[in-house]
Amino acid sequence: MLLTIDLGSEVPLYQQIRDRVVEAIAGGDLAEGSALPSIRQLAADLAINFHTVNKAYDLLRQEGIIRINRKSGAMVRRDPSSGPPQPGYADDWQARLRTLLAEATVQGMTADEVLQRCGDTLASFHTEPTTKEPA
Amino acid sequence: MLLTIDLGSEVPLYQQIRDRVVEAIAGGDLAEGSALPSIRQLAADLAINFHTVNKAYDLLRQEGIIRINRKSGAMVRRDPSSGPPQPGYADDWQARLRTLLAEATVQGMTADEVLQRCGDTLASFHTEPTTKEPA
DNA sequence: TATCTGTTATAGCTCATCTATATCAGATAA
DNA sequence: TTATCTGATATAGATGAGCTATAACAGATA
Repeated sequence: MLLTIDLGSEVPLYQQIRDRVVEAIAGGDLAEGSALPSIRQLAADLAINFHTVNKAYDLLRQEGIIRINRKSGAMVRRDPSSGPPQPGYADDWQARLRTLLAEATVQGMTADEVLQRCGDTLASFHTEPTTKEPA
Repeated sequence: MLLTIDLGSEVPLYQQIRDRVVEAIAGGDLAEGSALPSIRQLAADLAINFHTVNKAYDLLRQEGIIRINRKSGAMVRRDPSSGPPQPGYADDWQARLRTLLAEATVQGMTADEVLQRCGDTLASFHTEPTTKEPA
């Protein structure tokens, strides 16, 4: 299964799909230029309505992360960062980061510990696709 | 104004209040043990219904971040991390961190840049309350 | 012709969010 | 006592988000 969602989560299904795709791209499991499952196919695999998948794909398209072609389906954009940078995106992302880090701090996590987790997470993105280990 | 919200945001008002309080605590603007505005007072200041503020405070209470006393109102918990750690909280937080960092990575931010922002943000929490600069 | 793709429209259901009103108990101060 | 503050709770209604269901269309492909 390319993608797993949690029907019981408070996070909307289309948001979960979007998040999983973003993580798969960052982690190298979805290479740039590779094709995503068709809307109907993924909806069938996940046993949800295809409109929900369509909304997730449309969101990814708006974010400049994937391209959607009427005939060939959806594919990971080759260089998302080369697209038009959303105005105010960096500020928005920074604000969300601040909220998340503040939460960890209040819950008693030390700055070192938080930074360690950030580093570990980022390092996990540098791995090659799970097809083969780098020799 | 202790707290600012954005009526036009997609983020629910009660969530915004919760986030701003968490950030204020992490940043030292709300010291441990200090009192929060009363539900009705804050609602009046923000020009919203007091039920919305009540929901935000209740959420903060459930997270172990504040204490609410029927007579003395709400106050910042002295040591939130000493409370009962929510089962699975660390995993949940880690998952949200992973999503956020993956997003930045996909949008073209380098790992160094992301880590730099994390460090800067965490460092900003170490400042004293904005009353006075450290001599 | 048949089947796949994305796209669009409409409708309905459920639930979250927010507001509005009202009431209650308890503490505090004039 | 009277008035005013506090949080807590119940009910109701409006609005919109999220998800599903059904249908139809255009274009590509086999």
